Amino acid sequence: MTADALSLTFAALADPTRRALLELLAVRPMAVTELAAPFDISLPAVSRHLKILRRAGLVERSREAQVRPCTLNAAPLKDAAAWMAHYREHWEQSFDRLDVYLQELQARRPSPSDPR
Amino acid sequence: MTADALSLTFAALADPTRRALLELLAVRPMAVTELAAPFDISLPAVSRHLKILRRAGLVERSREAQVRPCTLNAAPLKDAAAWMAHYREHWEQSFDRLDVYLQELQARRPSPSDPR
DNA sequence: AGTTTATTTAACCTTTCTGTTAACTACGCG
DNA sequence: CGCGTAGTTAACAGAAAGGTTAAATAAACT
Repeated sequence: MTADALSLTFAALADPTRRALLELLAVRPMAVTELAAPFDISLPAVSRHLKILRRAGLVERSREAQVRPCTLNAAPLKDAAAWMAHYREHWEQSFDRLDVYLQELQARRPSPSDPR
Repeated sequence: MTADALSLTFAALADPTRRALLELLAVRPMAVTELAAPFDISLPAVSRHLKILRRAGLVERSREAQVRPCTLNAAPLKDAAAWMAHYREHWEQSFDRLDVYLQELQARRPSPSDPR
């Protein structure tokens, strides 16, 4: 609750049901009942997942008659993606990470009692 | 635990301490004690955060004398980034989402009892 | 006004998370 | 061998996650 936006975003994405809900909403806005249909869990459970997605700012709810259509707002994903992009160079070269590491070790070897 | 890789990755990222740990490891591999130093929490707490990062495959531990250096493995971030990239077009146009939505509503209006 | 439809809130349960301190393991060194 | 260093595991506690069913709310429709 006191969590930062990035934590809320990643936490929201850390559940397969919630990711699936976002995928549905990527197609078009949908009512809660409509969103819930493909899942085996109860409606209140879906309602709570949506609450977590709303807490992260990924879903917005409007009101139209008795239906509350949910809309995707992908904006928070932009920040999350930006955070991860920071590591792109790392995952692109992840195969030779170990080599690099071993080289560093050797480079540091000279000092025997190596003060930290 | 039975969770899929993507869920484990996002869950690992959903904590500021763990993200900070990854940022440290992006600089160079480090020992647990060294990693723990900047944080106010106890060493066992850091050890557990590292366990979660390892469970997600983001951190690997090797062994060197009594030290267990931790290494960043950014590979899982690649999959997570790929999942999010799916939404890039959405966040890039997130300002006019509402307009699009309202247009869709109007387009559907013709059918009055609109079978779902 | 009373019913139906859509959705949330309440109350409850179980599991997982996050942190703590204390005890244990593992290795290197004098 | 016994000690110090590095790190994990154990045991415990409180908060949050995720699910359930039952009750409440809100608007639309006779």
